[in-house]
Amino acid sequence: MKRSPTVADVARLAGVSTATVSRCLNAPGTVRPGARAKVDSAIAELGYVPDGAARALASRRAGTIGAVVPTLENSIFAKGIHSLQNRLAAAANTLLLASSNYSLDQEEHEIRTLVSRGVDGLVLIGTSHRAPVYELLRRKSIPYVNTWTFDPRGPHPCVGFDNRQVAGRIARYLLDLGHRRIAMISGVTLDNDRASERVAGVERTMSDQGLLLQADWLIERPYSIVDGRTAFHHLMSSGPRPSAVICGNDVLALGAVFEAEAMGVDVPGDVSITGFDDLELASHISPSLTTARVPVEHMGIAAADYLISRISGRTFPERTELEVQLVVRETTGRAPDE
Amino acid sequence: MKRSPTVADVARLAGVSTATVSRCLNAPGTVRPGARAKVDSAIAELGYVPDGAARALASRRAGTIGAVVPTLENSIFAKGIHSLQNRLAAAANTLLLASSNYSLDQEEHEIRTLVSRGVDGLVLIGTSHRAPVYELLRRKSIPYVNTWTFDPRGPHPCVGFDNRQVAGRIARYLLDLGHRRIAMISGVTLDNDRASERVAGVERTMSDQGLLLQADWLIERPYSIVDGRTAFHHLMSSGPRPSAVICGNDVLALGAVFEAEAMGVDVPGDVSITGFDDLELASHISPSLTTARVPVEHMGIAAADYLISRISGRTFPERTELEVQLVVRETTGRAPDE
DNA sequence: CTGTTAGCGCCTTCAA
DNA sequence: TTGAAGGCGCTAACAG
Repeated sequence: MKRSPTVADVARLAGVSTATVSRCLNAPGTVRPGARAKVDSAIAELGYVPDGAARALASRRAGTIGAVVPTLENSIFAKGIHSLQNRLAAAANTLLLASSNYSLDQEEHEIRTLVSRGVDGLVLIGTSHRAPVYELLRRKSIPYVNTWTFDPRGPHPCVGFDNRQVAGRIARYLLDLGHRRIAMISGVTLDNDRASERVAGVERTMSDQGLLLQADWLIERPYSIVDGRTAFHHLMSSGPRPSAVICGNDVLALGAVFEAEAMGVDVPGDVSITGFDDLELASHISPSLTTARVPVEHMGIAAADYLISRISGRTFPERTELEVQLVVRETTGRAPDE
Repeated sequence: MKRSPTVADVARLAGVSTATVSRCLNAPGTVRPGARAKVDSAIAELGYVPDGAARALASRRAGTIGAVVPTLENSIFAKGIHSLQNRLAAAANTLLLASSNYSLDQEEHEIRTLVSRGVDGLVLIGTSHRAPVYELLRRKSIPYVNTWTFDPRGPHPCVGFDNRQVAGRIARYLLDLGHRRIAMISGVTLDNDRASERVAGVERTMSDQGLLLQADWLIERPYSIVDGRTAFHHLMSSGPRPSAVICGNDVLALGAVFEAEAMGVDVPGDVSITGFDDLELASHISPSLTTARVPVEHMGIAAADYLISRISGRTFPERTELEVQLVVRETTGRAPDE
């Protein structure tokens, strides 16, 4: 196993000092073209690749940004990550990705790992993070940004939208269609601010109309198709049926729509169903899904821009609110007459 | 911005040398319990977090594994990555993830970035990688493994299955159902060995029966639902219709099934449709999708085990073949009588 | 079991 | 514009 070439090897071959080689790599403009050419060809000849660890150690900048998402298996996160990564790559930053499986414990662990790997910044999802995490980031002065959330009064930088308000809009839309018997299949709200805010938004909007989201019509389930199916099945087979079911995200809603089909329940004739996210699939299933379009691409871009700005000492708004659009498709309709 | 504590700070506070602190971190067993306790409490008191860059530089091990996938938006890759990550984490390795958008150029770029970030090993997808990439990995002695492929005679370590053979089995299954007019919606085969092997498998199996996969019944499209739809639409609306459509993966197949529904084409009465991957969704759509179940979890585990073994100097089979199961569901049936 | 002492490969003042 | 030289924080011999 031969030793990889180092700056010293390149310098020797090019007949310059290691400092000049380093400058060619990091600030080519400050090196005379002739010298630069010699260095470049030496690099090519040796197949030199800079050592990131040494570079990070000496410069105190790793050129990596970390992100911790709840899961990669929901493609809505994958999409956001994709956009984040593209924007970061444009600024010569690499993305370090980890997932927490919706567990704060695991999230803390992943964040500690990322921090010790030396990330220059961190993208998180939601606002519910362990206090020690925030403390660690503060102590190490590592910029971070919470996404999928917008909290104008919170202490943390964020890029996203107001989950409560958007969920409220969905509820209001159904109320306007005449629905009164509204149920909700929520994601697990424990340690999940997005999920609990969405429930709160629905409850608030309903109570403004003097309506109550009954306890047995509020079902909490992990975000999976199967769980959406079983929850929907339960709602439709025990006691009086709701005329509308609000789902915490599109995955649950997909499950609900599939189960309706399997049960022979007509959507939206018998029951309206709504999602949250707007997956690509939402527009293709039949009936196509009414949902809220989360601006994941924008969110990725804005999060990247925030961190890049902070890292390079530039200023950037601490809080960015993104617009969420209600996409009305075929799973919703007027409430059936009583 | 206060300086982060270093081993020296911990050593001072604990009244030991930096070497002992280092040992507590890396080989606790070799330190006397008393000393270890003092070091541990010093670490806690200072909130010390090891510097990964320095560690990597000094030990020549970064504790990170890189992976480059074509896309994160197809959840089948996300699932595999998830399994890979879990296995790696169990061995105290972090995953560095990048995506190539099905472009070898971009893949090469991402791999170079990962290598310069100092990954200890690399997980790739398929066998089609640029020669300079293989050359770089060889020169730097970085272990790597190709996944989603099994090539017993190739020069590269691999974990996966024989795409050609599995596609052949799908074709044979349709032939056995009496289908003769078989079309295929393939992924883009350029630079994609999985896609082209699958086409080859179908062609081979058909030609063994004296049948030909006609050029106008072989459509290449990017892996997306919309492309699956348009391709299927085209197949069903120009000239004689096929009685079966083999899709290069589940995403394309989903598109085909959705479009069939939209066009009023009965599946499998008028036409049978098959996928490849077995996404969670495949079993939930209606009719549910006949497909080949790619063992992504096993693949992630085996890939992790291979790299971990290689990195720690242990031996591990260079080639692992995984079983792929044909999952027969509702989108396939006997060929209609002519 | 523990301390001393060199580096790991690169960047970054500081002078020239 | 360039070179010399001292670390960055940690690990890994090597003594003790």
